[in-house]
Amino acid sequence: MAKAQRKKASKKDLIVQKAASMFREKGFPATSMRDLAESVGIEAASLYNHIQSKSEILQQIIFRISDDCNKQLADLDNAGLTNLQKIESVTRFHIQMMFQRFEDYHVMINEWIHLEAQPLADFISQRRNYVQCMEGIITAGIKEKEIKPILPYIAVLTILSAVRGLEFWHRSQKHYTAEELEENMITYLIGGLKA
Amino acid sequence: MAKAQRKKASKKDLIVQKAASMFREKGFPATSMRDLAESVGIEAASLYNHIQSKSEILQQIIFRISDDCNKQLADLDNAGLTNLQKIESVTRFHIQMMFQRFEDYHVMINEWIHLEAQPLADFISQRRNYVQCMEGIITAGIKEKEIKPILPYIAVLTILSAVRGLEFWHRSQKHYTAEELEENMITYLIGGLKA
DNA sequence: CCTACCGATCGGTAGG
DNA sequence: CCTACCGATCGGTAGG
Repeated sequence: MAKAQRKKASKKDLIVQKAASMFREKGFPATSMRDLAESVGIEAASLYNHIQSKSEILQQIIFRISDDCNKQLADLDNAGLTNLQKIESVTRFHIQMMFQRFEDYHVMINEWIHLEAQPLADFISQRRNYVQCMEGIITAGIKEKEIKPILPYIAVLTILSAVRGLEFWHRSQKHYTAEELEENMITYLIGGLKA
Repeated sequence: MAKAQRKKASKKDLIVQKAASMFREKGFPATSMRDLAESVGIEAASLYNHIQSKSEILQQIIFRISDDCNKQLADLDNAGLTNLQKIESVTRFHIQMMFQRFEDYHVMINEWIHLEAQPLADFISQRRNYVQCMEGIITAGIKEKEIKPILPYIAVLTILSAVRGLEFWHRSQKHYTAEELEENMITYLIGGLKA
């Protein structure tokens, strides 16, 4: 019984993982359940023994990584870091998510519009909170003269979207190592914030 | 006859404009020709008197703005600017495209994957050239000590994707003016490059 | 620019 | 997990 459940769970995991890969490659609406079934190696109808609907898969992909991002940000409260160090930590976290969980991160960032009404509203509100929390850190950093005066909103948008550029590295020739790219982006983004 | 042609051209323009708006909002695959026809005010079948196919519309939207970006970059050659000034000029251009031609710019950046094989290959190769050209300017700027040493590839990716962050400003509450955002982003991105 | 319609494909269900 | 199939919708065409 325990074994059967483990098997079932891992088949569902496989489906979600393949889905993330296909949603990233072709986008959510352009990926059919038949395509997905084929890449898993079963018939389309059989998918529904493991998942409830196409959009449930999208939700799972997006919220499991979005939750991790929120957790990392929340954990900074008690870490005893300066404001600038906190921003660096968040930035590194996003860069590493982009490298280590490329498919999931990409789907979250590019396919969230296709969430259904309620999860969509949840996601948007989570993200607004996330941005506001980062803005708060930057505002505090400016007040304490760790960070040079800049519109906090712009700093946050710039950092969070800059990371998306690394997607092209992932696609194309990999001339550079992940560490090299991370350090250079940190130098640029965090160096540009220092007071 | 001239008048009839003008009329016909402007109807096609209307279709393409409405399409850009809907592709931005819902994505290319999730936008149906029936949706588009309704927003134009005609039947779906009637669209085909003005356009050849759904994907032709996408091509038009993407390449007319992509061409303008390439033109701006090419025009910098004879402008007598320093390398850093050239990068600033490119960055400002993208920020302004984001504000002034929001729908088109957004579609280019987010929906290019849905181009058909040949136009897709053309777009990818254009973009690779664009990135390499910017890398060349930054490399030259580093050599001449205008720009601080940083991986040029990372600088280009960071600048080009940072601009995408402004999309959220466009969506949500508009607490700031376009000028304010542009100047702050330039301060951050170009200030962070100065040697 | 419309009515009428095509074949293909979609997400998903029934029943075993 | 499969076969068989549902109603809905897709991009696009014929013919006027």
